[in-house]
Amino acid sequence: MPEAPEVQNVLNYLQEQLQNHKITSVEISHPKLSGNMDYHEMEKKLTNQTFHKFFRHGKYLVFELDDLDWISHLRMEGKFLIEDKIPEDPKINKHIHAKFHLDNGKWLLYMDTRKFGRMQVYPRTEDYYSLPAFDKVGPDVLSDQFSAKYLHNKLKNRKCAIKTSLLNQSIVAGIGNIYADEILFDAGLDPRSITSHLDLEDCKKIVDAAKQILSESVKSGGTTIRSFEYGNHLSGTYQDSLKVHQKSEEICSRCHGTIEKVIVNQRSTYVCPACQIRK
DNA sequence: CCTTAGACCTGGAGGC
DNA sequence: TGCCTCCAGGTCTAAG
Repeated sequence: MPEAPEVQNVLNYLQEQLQNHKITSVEISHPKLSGNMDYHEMEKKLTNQTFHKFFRHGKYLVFELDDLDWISHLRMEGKFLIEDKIPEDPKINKHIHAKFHLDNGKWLLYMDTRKFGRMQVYPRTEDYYSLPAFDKVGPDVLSDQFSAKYLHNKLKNRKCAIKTSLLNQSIVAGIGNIYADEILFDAGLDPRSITSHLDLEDCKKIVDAAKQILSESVKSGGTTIRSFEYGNHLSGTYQDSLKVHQKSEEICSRCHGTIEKVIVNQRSTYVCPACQIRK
């Protein structure tokens, strides 16, 4: 489901609800949910652990517990809900794959229609970025490490489309299909441009656009499309600020050209060919 | 090392 | 109503 801004809003909500609360029991019902150990072992490890700190890295959530780091990736449709009671509606219930009972009597529920999401648990470390889960994950899009110089260096030898590079989490972590289109529109670059053709100036435009758009979206509560919500009725309004994504055949807000839908990297991609330069 | 096609899953929307 | 195809905020992998 979510990209960095939506994950950040999920994190903020969970921190507010869970900080200093203890997990009293755990039941995982989808064996594949636990990525780095048997799911019964993960149930055992998380039981009686208390939530202390909350971090986001790219699209990953990191929960620092007593002596564990718990990493969660929501992929396409993962959601955390906090409820007084477990929902009885079978249409909802069948997609709940983990239940965490809390010391305040509430339930933290993990729901995921498509079952793509994964969780990992590691012994706690002071530098969570050194965890194996982040071996192939680059700097966060909103961190100072993600600079024009850094990006240009990463891009100079690649010949795939620039959009494919922005979706590559080992280059920069946190950008997904919606914001990649919006960032490239703002930077005035066609998503199909050959990555290595971009110069340092282009990279500066991309980095500036990425930081500006994503931080604006964090403030707006993220993007909520196709009636997705990402928590307990958690939704954002950044969809009202989108300039190209899902706007094929509409008039470009910058040049009055027509926005087109094309396929890049097997993903739907929206572009104004009139004002986004193809390099 | 880089790139790309296919796999992993389910449900909603639209065509017939 | 039923069946079919396509589509979806993501990432692994296998193979070239």
